[in-house]
Amino acid sequence: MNIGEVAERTGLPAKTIRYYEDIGLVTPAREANSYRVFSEIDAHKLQFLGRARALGFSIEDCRNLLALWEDQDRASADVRAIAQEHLDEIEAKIKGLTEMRNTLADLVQSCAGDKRPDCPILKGLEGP
Amino acid sequence: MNIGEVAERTGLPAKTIRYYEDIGLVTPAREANSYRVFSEIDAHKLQFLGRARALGFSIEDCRNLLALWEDQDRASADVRAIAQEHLDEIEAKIKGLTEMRNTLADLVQSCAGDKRPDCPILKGLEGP
DNA sequence: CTTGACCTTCCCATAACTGGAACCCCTATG
DNA sequence: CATAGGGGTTCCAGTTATGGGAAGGTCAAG
Repeated sequence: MNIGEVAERTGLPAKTIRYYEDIGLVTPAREANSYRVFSEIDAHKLQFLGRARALGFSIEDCRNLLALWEDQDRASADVRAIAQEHLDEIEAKIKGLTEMRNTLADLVQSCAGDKRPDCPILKGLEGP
Repeated sequence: MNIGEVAERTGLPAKTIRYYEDIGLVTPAREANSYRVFSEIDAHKLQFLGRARALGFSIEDCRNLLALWEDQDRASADVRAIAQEHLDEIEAKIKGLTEMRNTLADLVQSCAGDKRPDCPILKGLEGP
């Protein structure tokens, strides 16, 4: 199938798929007219990539996961290590964002939000 | 004061401060030897920027907040609107990350993590 | 005088795309 | 048959907010 069809099937933009080819994540065949031809396997790989990216795995993580996915002899522990590491990163991000949110929510709460120039948010941003 | 001192005082890397000058967030004076000279006001602005960035405000948000900070006649509502919008963004991010974490935690949990090639994480990534 | 710590500008690189220009290919229609 | 449209192709540049490093000027101390 051509790039448009695989884009629709996987939900990935064509641009992104070309980019994934550029960096070697997929290697579709070519027709005589230089159009890319995607096999079912290519489409499946792209599906996999889309899901993994949606779960926040980096491209490099995806490359590793894809290699493991294609390796019939992989150990599930290898996959789990990548996923666990990523899980830890996500939890750290959530923690940081939650702190941010709390600080910011305090500032917003303390602000009257009226026409007066006095603003506790700006004061809060000046420093502790 | 020179860039090194202001960097130490604000906790921002000198590189970042030069970048902030580049994009017009601060405009330090220059000495005859072309060294930047930062006033107390410049240092205070950078402090403000550092805090706002640490709370995840984008550079453009910072630019707006800085303008409001310098405007004696601003209405606190203007500031609050920016902060509230950013707060909403942060909460959306937290929500998305939390969903990610839950999905991923399920996958990790279901994986034996041993030497067998059978891996539910990869299966989960293939699609629903 | 030299050493070392500063400072300067300039250019390149990151992650993961996205947009746009300029151009080729194929088919359907007036 | 010309053309309009909707594919496709490559390549180049831009995005965010810096970080790295080269090549070189400046300054205070020993």
